[in-house]
Amino acid sequence: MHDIKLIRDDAAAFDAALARRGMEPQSPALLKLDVQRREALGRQQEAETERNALSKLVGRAKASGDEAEFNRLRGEVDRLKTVLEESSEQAKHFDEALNQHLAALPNLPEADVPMGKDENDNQEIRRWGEPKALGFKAKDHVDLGEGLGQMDFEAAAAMSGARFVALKGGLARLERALAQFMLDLHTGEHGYMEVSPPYMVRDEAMFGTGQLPKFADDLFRTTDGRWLIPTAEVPLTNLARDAIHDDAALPMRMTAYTPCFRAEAGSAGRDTRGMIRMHQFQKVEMVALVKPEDSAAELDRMTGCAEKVLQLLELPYRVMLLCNGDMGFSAQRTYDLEVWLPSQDAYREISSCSNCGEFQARRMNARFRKEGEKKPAFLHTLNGSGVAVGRAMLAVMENHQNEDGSITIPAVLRPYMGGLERLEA
RNA sequence: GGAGAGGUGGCCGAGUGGUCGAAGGCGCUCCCCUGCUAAGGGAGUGUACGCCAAAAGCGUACCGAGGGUUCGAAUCCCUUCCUCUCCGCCA
Repeated sequence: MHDIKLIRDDAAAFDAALARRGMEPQSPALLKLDVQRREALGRQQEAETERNALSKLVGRAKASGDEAEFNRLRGEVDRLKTVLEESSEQAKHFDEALNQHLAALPNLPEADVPMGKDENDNQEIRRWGEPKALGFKAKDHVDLGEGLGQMDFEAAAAMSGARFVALKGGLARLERALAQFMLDLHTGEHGYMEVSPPYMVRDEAMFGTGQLPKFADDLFRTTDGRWLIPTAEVPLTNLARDAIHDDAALPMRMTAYTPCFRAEAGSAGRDTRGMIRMHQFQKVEMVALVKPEDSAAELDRMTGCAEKVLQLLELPYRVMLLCNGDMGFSAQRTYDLEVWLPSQDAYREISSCSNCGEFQARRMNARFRKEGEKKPAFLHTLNGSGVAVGRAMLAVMENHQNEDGSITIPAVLRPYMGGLERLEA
């Protein structure tokens, strides 16, 4: 959510930044609404001032028992009513129109975010690890999982439809092991506090993080009007809503292991095979609330925390700086981690770490008070996958597969697997 | 799900139609006093928006949220959210 005052101050800069999102200039329409709103508000407040003054006189007349004066004043206030009603209705109308317009505008990309249309224009920042030469033709995780008898798409589809899977035995445990490992890493080494949040939230929460009002189609809705979270970013970030935080409490780092539910409305036909794109998947998420001056460094730190997961799992990956065209609605800067998938001979997204600046904080009114300063300021929010558990599992399967279809379990996961070193049929 | 009670400023807590942004207390800030500490005295202490180049200042709104009645609402009415108690149900 953008600050109309900043747009007022420098409309050209705002439009220029929006152009980097591929958008037409919005400031003319916004500023027009802003002027209309303020004019109406001025009229309303003037009328209210007058009404308040007169009402006091009415009260006095009544108290002193002056019936004639009482009735005369009453009539006068009565006449104000029309003006009041009209102007306040207009003020409300323009205010809502302005907010609606503002709420639909995405965050502005930082100045050095590369320009581009889609993921092909993202900029590679660095690589870690070498894709292993397997010496045989890599199987994909579906063949591996079904070969183990531990990954059942058919049974899941029968009860739930496409884009669901049932894991059994060793793979079910591997998923749990991955989650445990990631949580232990982030809470133990990276200073994140573990949170177990709600998986269903209200409209306001979805608005706060930016899923609403524009992206309802990507979400599942319950019959009583709540939404299933598409990521723990939503409940974790909303923990800060409607509050003024003590600046000593910042940075606040939180992590959660949750299911994520996505309607995948726009991705029909994409990634239909396997576990890459599911309606329901597990993810360990990181969220950080920081002071504005710390958010840039925090993004690097958070990205590093996600990288650490892949390094310890011995999974080759690369870090991409997303171009403007591939960035999410609320982000001002995003790094994606892409993990190597031998079966696809390609790197695929496994984590996405974003600095949202004060964009979300404004939407949910999450502020902090600086030591010694009177006025509360909006804090900055960041979120990142640390990492997607389902995709991590298939990356482990594919990268650590053996020719016989068994899977070598990375050393770091073995304590979580009862010491097991291999998954075998 | 049924029956009842509530939601007031950082906290506690008064206030059932007028001069209430809201008594009182606690906390906090500043000042005074006091040979340490403690006690005591005084002043101040919300947020948002608008007007203003800005500060000062002025205005408006805010007593969970939204709507209504009224010349005037923290106070009356409706809706809604949340909390608590009892009963029922339940992992």
